[in-house]
Amino acid sequence: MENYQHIFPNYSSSSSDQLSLMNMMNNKSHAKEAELTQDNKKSSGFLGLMASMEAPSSSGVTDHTNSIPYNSNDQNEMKSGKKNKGEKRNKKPRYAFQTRSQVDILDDGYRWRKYGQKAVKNNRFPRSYYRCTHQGCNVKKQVQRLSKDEGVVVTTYEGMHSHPIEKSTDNFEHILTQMQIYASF
DNA sequence: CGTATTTGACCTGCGC
DNA sequence: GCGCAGGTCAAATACG
Repeated sequence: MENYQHIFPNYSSSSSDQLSLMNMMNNKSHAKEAELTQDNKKSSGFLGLMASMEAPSSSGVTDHTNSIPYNSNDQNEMKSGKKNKGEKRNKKPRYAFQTRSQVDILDDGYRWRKYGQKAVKNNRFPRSYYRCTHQGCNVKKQVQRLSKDEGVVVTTYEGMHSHPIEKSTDNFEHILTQMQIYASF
């Protein structure tokens, strides 16, 4: 299962991808796809991006400055205690990418450890749960394939990395940087 | 042998 | 209250 590799490399040839990402955030389902897919073979091509960040129900002065919006100590607690009972916590910002890809594993340069897989309703394909293996980094992501058309993979990121990227996967790093910028709105 | 993945069990929120 | 669906844990297993 390692026949994935150049998913993003050829995608990076469009020098204005960061701009495209911005546009997608404001108005997805734009013509960006054409611009990106014109030079892709079948590997990749962004279809859309949706960011859902809800402010925690506390005061308006939330913590979406630049740091990790949801943190980190609940994870430890469930180790010692049990699971964190009834913690809905606040809603963490999540960012969903829709990518046209034949493989589920979209290597964004970080190292992920898979910690779960569940079948989702109305979807023939399972959803995979990954967590960033970096110490202290609680970023999660889940990868899901649409049953509507199996060529589309939805990758949902949760949280932000507070450490440098491990691999230099072209400039997808820049996109993530853009995500962080927009996350601090 | 250390690290990553698999997979069933378990937990929680939500709708009925 | 019950059942379902989604999310996570952790032991077993696979893999380098």
